[in-house]
Amino acid sequence: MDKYTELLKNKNISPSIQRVKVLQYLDKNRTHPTVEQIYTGIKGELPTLSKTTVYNVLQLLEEKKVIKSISGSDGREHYDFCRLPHGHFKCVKCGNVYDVEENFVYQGEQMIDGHKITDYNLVFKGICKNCLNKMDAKNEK
Amino acid sequence: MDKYTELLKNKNISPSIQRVKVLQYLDKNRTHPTVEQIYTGIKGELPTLSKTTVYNVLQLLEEKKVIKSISGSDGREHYDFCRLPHGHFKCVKCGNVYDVEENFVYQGEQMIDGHKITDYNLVFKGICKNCLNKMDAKNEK
DNA sequence: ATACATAATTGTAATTATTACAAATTTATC
DNA sequence: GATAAATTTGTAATAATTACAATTATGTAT
Repeated sequence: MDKYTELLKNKNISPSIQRVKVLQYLDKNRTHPTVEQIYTGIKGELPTLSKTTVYNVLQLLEEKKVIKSISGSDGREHYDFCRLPHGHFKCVKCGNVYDVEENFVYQGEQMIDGHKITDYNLVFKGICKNCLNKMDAKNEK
Repeated sequence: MDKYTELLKNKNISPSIQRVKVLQYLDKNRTHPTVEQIYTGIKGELPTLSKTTVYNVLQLLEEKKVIKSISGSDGREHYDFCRLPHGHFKCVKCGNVYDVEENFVYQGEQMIDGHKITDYNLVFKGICKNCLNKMDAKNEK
């Protein structure tokens, strides 16, 4: 049983050939492809494939958190294998830092101001759960 | 001369009434509005307004870095006043941290894992310009 | 002020991504 | 193997965006 079939089964998704192929394509092409690209990319191996199926599969895989949709500024949706957790949250009250599951995918340049980007991280600031609770407790006295 | 007229002039954009109104709308409505929302939002004050004009103005303002377009996962573009710089870059070689002008706008939840988000920051990692240069110099010897 | 050139706006039509939906096919279950 | 459920398919509808030509407004020189 191949890797993708297994992944789908683990997520309680019946591993149809279409689903497996879409998933495989997204794993092998980590370039944030569009629906069109995915469709033409696997149409050769699955000649009966319908574009509607690609839409259906992508929607399902996103619901089940197997993939992530990211919106380009080009009027098309792009898709990517899930990479998470990828965020941190720092509380401005107590200073604690928490890992958060923000499955955000950076879509911008690979170079910025001449620096070569190899990784990134979204850092949030605010008031953490615990401090919020304490503040509520105070207000209710 | 109002604030928006001034801002446009500073950017060398002739301050037509349509441009001023779009800009004003985006300043007063920091909710990442869509073209549709902007259009209906100012149509009352500018009855002759065309939707094409809204598209034109938004494209121009984005080119001139006055606003930022952000793509929701809902098939529509959203627009926002520019807020930058909002990123940092940390070099994995020398450890230096640089401010970078990444005018990314976070579009996700305002709460995450029960924590209240009030600010955010995109942090990049990689190899900085200086270290890249040094590495090149070495390779060319 | 008037005539002219340039820039901006407008409205319509075309394009493109996405969704809705019903029919056909496949898969699972008894 | 028969039946029901799930999945895929193709077509048609919807909605956002773009292309483009015509109109309107603005600026400049005489």
